[in-house]
Amino acid sequence: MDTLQNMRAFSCVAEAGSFTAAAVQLDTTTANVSRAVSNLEAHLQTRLLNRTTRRIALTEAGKRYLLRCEQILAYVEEAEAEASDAHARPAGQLKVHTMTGIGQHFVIDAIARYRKTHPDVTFDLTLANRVPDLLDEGYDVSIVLASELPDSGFVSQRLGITYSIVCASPAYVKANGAAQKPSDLLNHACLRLVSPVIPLEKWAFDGPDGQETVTINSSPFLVNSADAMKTAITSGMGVGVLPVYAAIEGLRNGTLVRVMPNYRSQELNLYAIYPSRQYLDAKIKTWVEYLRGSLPEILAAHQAELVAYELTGSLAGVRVAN
Amino acid sequence: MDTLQNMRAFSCVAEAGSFTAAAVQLDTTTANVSRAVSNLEAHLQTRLLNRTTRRIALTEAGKRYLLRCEQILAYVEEAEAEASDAHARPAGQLKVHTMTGIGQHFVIDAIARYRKTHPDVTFDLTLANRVPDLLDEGYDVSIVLASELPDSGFVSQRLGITYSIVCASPAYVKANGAAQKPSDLLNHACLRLVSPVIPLEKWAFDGPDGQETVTINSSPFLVNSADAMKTAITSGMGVGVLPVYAAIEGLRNGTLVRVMPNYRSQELNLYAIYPSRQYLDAKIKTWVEYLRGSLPEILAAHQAELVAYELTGSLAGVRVAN
DNA sequence: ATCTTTGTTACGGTTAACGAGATAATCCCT
DNA sequence: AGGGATTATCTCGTTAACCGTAACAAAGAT
Repeated sequence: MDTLQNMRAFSCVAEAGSFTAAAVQLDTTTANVSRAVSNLEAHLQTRLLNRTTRRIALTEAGKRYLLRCEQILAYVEEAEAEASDAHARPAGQLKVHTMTGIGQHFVIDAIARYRKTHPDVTFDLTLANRVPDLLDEGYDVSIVLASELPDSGFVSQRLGITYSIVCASPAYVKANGAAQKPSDLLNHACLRLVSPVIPLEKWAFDGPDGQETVTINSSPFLVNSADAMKTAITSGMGVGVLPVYAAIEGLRNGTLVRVMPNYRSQELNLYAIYPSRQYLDAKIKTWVEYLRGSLPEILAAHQAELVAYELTGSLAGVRVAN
Repeated sequence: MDTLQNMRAFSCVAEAGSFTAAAVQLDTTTANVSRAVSNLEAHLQTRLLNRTTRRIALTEAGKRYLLRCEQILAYVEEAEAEASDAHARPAGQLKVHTMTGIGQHFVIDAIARYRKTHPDVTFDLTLANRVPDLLDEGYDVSIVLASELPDSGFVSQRLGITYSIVCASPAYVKANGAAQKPSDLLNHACLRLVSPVIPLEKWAFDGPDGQETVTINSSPFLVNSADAMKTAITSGMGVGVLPVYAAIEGLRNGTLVRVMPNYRSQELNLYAIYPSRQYLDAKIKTWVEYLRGSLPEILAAHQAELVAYELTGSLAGVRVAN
């Protein structure tokens, strides 16, 4: 028995003052309306309407119940409107997780731009270098860098491709020379980036002769942040692998130089991960759509700038959008 | 789709943290609970729960909707409790109509006694000498005096039998003599009681020779209240027909005398009329039951007192209960 | 790696919901 | 006062929805 439906019928009868009028209003038959009220009365074991075939009158219990019904129906409508709204209009808080480097360099800017078109969406951004449990930690969206698509049951959208390059400080290169190929790195002080998505000891490169791997056994320095790594490299501690986005600024202003320019790390994919595709919240949907629309371009611009740097020996004249 | 049932399921799942646990709690199958939540989500076009096979987590929309659901379910429960209560526990206002004479002499006392056992019932009593439209005027119960059961669609319960007798003042009898049979009345000043339940001009009597009718063509006095009629008779204006309950006090204290003691008016039935027998309000049910339990006895006592008066020539020694 | 637990989906049988027509009862109009 | 019209309810046959069983898929736990 659909109590809400019966309540609607009862309320409509009380308002219209007639079963037939209520039936017309509800686009159903009088039999139906009659049954609805009868069911309600049977369920409550209470007479709600005194009726002859010609007129109806609410009982005292009916009057009271009617008030409650109307309130309840209004609440239900309100709740449904609000819930449906979540699907239609982007609003509310968006809990986003992202890996620290990406977060610093792309996500915060992206949030700022996204909020210009969707000011009703607020953000709770968490930067952490791990792949989170979306359900346990309550994230709506996670932005992760990974070599391949994670096989969790969640929905993944690829936001673009990036890679890392080997860098050192000009002073380090001057003092220790520049490696020309991966195996040369064994003779250098290799600073290692600790990250869940790239192997710590095995460094894989794509070079002119295909993929080459070198195993780094020892390191004077380990750190889990790409920006900290950049600072470490800049200070001349050794050579290190840096994501393009973390290296580009240093290359621009000359505090970093790229070594082994023919080699780059294996490509990494940037993914947005979220729990479900069904009945997706508007804020999640629009946010992921925005990322898909803006991030690939920005990543590509960085890479284009890097290529231009390789060609011209300097970054002068090439400006990045954003 | 029973939205309330789905809400209960959803609420239960959210509370229990598992579909299976909710199914146990609701005494149904997991499949059912799963469908309930799915239906809700489909209806709202909004994801309420993010779920893997192992864990579930509310979405933001789900959290908000859950709060609403719990509130709504509480309201529904409250409304149902209140409405069902009307059937179980006598309380609230009882709107009663009664004919004036009966009301004065029996109903007010009955209300006072009834309320000793049901103090939560309040009364709205209307005295009027007409058969009301229960629906239009919103009466719960009407107490009417009629020669035969009214054929309206309402429920009638007989509360007892009464009749009227012909009375005059001792002074009037001394001056004008006492009528011995109905036809004698034509030579007397006949005071007439205007009432919807007894004919105005045709007075019907049950006497030793069966029913006799006399037509009263003119009258010095018409009034619509039995008590006013009693006062008129007492003051010696003429002879009149008085209901037993209105006459007894006068007979007791000697301000009235009965004429034609072998004749009485046609018996009149006292009825309680109320709109419905189905899912009757507790206050209506108990009230009518109380009337049925107490009124016949009181009416019979009056009549017994009257018979005793006829036999002994006085009312001394016979006391009426109440 | 296998087993257990858990949520979802598919299927089939039962149930109830629905609409049309019949019925009874009341009101309005003549 | 009586007949027509309106109105709520009842009945019945059809249909669609619901429910439980069971197979399936996925995620922890051992």
